Amino acid sequence: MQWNERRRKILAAIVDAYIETGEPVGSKFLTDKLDEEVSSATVRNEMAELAAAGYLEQPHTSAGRIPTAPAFRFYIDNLMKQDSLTDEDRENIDSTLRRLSDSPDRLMEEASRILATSTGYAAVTTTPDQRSSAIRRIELMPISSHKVAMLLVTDSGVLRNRSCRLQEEIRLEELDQVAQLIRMRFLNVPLSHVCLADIQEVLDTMGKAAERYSPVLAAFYGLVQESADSEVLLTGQLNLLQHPDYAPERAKSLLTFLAQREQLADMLQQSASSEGLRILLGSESDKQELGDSSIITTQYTTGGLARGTIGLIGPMRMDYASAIPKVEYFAKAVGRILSDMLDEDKGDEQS
Amino acid sequence: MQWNERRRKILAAIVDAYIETGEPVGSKFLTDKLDEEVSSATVRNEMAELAAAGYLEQPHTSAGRIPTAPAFRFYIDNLMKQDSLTDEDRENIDSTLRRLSDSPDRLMEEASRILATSTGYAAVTTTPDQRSSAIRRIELMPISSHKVAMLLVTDSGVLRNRSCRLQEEIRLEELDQVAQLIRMRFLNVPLSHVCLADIQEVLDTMGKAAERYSPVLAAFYGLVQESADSEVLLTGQLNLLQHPDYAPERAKSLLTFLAQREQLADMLQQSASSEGLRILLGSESDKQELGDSSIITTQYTTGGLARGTIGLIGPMRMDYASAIPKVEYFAKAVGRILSDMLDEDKGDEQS
DNA sequence: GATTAGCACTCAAACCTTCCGAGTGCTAAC
DNA sequence: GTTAGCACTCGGAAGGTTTGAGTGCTAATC
Repeated sequence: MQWNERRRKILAAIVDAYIETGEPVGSKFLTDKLDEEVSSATVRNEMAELAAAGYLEQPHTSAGRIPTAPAFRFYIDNLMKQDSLTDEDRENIDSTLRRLSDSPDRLMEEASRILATSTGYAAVTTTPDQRSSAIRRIELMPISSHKVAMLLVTDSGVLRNRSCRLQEEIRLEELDQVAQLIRMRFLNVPLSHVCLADIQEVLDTMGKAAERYSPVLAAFYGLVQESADSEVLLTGQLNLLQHPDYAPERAKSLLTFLAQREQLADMLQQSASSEGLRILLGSESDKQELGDSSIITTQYTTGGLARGTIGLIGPMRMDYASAIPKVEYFAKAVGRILSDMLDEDKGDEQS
Repeated sequence: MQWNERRRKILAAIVDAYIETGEPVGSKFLTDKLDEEVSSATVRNEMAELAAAGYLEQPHTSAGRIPTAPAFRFYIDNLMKQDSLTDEDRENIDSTLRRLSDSPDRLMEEASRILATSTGYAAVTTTPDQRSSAIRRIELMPISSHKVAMLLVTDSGVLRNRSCRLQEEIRLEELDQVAQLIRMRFLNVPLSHVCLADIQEVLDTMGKAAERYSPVLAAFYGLVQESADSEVLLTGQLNLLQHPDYAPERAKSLLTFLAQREQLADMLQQSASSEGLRILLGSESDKQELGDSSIITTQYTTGGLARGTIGLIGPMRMDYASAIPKVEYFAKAVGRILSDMLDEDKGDEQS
């Protein structure tokens, strides 16, 4: 099948209309909609071609046509005209995010929430990937005779704490020594480079105290892992219930699927591999549950390094024209704010 | 209307059947179900009485009867025979919870999750109320030239951290001094007793450094508030979608309602005021959205003090006989485990 | 007085049938 | 290549009928 101008216009009009109404689109409606003056019969002929090429399908003989996944793909890649955000929109997003951005985690949470409510779909974000940030500070403190609190600070300004309990009573000098050993080995080491073998190594150098203080090292390892993992955050799932596309059963299966964070993390992982905006049409993926859904994702970066994902999940007929620019702008804004946070820290760095 | 034995049995049978099937219950079905040999006509007469007294209602003339909220209330208070948990059940719950209980927050999260999946309803919990725990330790550490990390430890073993940023460069001696001042004023003070006036007081004693270090005190105050507030946790909302009682619309409005944590917190607050198990039938409350739902809550306590809430949310016709003992046992188990944690800490207390 | 058999009555839900019209595919003419 | 025209299809709405579960009432029975 050849793509001439008219054919493109017709497909664009069909997809636009279907996105708006969710109803099959008929030839009569299209003749009205198109600027070119053609009869419905001509349109029908074109539609027959498009259908033959797999871009349209009929729910039943006497109904209009519904765009298929390939049609959406073609629409997104070639036909769609993206809305552009007004300066006011940008302003709003910027100031709101900046107001709420006291920590990276908090920032992502808010960004996710706002993106979800402003689009009416569900938003996914991951917190910035911390695997390449280095350990800036490690503190051990006794908080009772057997209990130790640990505080970990990374050079991206993330703080995490954890406590652990020793079998025997803590001796202060020993604890200091342990802290010193851990620092010697791990200070300025990227989180992703901390592995169990290293931990074992440190334990080995500790001699007879090793056994007593192994819970501390276990806690340290746990804390590092926890800090390194980027968390997947999902907000606005309930927005999806608003969309008529999600009949009770579909909604249930989609929500259940989304509730399994590992699955979601997997998918985002895939998306993270490629640069820039990515749109996954559910029916193109192998996940049954994503059937009629679609996922827009993009990366946000802090100072050049790819750092995290931000995206939207909605019905396949979601309003790409307005959703895409929003996702893109949020990614930009979040990246900018995180970079600023980081720069602030960098500027403060002690020499 | 008088309550004789037969009438009670009939109402019990109706509620039982309705809980099981969700369908209106007819006289014929009941005659089969009852051990007493009576004709359907007799049962009908009884049902007419019950209906007149407001315990039953008919969806339409030619249908069976549905128990009303007062009927459920009466059933719960007088008719129901609670299931009892097997030793195996208890064993399972105990060991699973104990295995996962490294912190109070984590424990409550897991308890909530397990309660939800084991009942098929949604579970709500609050983390233990920390308002009466005292501040055991406050640490301030510089993490860059302008940034301070703060760690707060309470005597119930909760750790929280936060960082803040100063306008000017940190001077170590000053920071130590600030830490000392905060400790002097707030160490061993219950979280609920820390108020803005106290903070102001400390600032006043700081003289010219006050302005520079006010972010630290603000962070401290924020951290105390954050630690004091018990968090509301909701799990298994999606379980509710399984229940046929929640037709699309109902489900949407209920889930939306539950997503507003403040509302939920409010309701649990109410429940927390009374001792022991409490069952709120949605239609008895003023919240529209709870219409056909029902909430079972109870308190868990750690060492005598009421400390938090654990509960279940489900359709009004939920399986009280099995749900109630579960909620009660979870509350007991959680209380026990938390007490143990606390005792461990207490035993470790440094003199 | 309580219980019961019997029966007329009610009404939602299931099932048909019919009708309508949106939309198609095809053909023949332009 | 385009279009007018027309027969055809088929889902869905509208209306009618049937079915049967379940009731309420009455009169007979215990």
